[in-house]
Amino acid sequence: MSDERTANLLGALALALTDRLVGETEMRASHGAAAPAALVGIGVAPGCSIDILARTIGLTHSATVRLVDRLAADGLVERRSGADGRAVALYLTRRGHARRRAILKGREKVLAEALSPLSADEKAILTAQMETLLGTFTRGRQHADHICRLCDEDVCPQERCPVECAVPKP
Amino acid sequence: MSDERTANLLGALALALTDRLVGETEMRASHGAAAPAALVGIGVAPGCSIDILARTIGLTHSATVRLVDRLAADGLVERRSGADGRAVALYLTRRGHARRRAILKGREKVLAEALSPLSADEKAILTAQMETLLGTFTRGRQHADHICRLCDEDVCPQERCPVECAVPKP
DNA sequence: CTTGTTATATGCAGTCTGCATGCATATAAA
DNA sequence: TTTATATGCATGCAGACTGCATATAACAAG
Repeated sequence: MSDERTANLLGALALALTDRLVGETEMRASHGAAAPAALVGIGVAPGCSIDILARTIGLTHSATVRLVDRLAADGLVERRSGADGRAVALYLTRRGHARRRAILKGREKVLAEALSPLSADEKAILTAQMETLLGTFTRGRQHADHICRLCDEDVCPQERCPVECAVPKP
Repeated sequence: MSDERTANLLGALALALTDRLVGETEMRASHGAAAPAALVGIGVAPGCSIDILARTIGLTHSATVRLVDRLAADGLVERRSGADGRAVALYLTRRGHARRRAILKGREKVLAEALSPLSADEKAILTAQMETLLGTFTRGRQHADHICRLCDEDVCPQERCPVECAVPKP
């Protein structure tokens, strides 16, 4: 019973926070909620293919093609030819990089504000608990990338990321 | 710096959790992410108007009219005439109630699973922290309803809800 | 009764998405 | 080398959901 209330609060918190994050990031990229994830993702893995990007942002291949079309039209993303003659290599333009930084900064602002009522000690406790929760979440390589699709990798390096570390190594 | 990593983890957790919650609830109602919120909301406030519902689920009035059209076509929601000759009074049908319970149950399952790696003591600590965070989130009456749009009110009564309690009383 | 407000409903257009398909390139087998 | 299969990108098409502008009906006030 008490557990159910805890669950309820977690659900409300996740929803409220995501509402704000989506609003904040979508505002800076337009073209839907997947657009900011695409800009962040291409920034993390420059030269990636549309296929890889599609799996990270959670769209179908064709939807990702259209999204890249729009981002390219906005001058944020560039298609270059990759090593493989089929695959496209995606890169951020200068403006794309700036937009990506703005997205991450906006996200960080929302999250920092949400955490502001906690003391440093409380934040440390919360961090440990979140690491525990996230550690059991990951279903695999692609799922991990999907979960972290809006993360700032500079702040949370892969080797310490509970989501990444939960992926079974081959 | 450590704070930023905490923020990053919170963002990833909120995103991952919301992905699952949206998937779980949307699956049981179709017609988009707002549909489950509508069913839950009408269940909490039977006889409410489309206008009230629109504010709770976060759509425009017209979008809510269409959504109610679709839910009514599915036999989940009923339009009745209210005290005011203009306003419509919305009610769940028998099937609507069942669907609502299924949505809440699915949501609870996802959240309970997410919380399962924590001990009872840890859950108590997390609960207190979430109460603190949610208490500073609310921007007003409508915003509170919006945050709690998928909550199970039976489990988390209004008088103990940190979101509701943060609303300034008139 | 006239005017203004509130609430619902609808025409229209726009955005984003997925499915099915076409086309080019790469890889493996014969 | 030729043939068959797989991979990756792109596009036609249709569908779902949304918002804006607007129309209609009901209430409220003078």
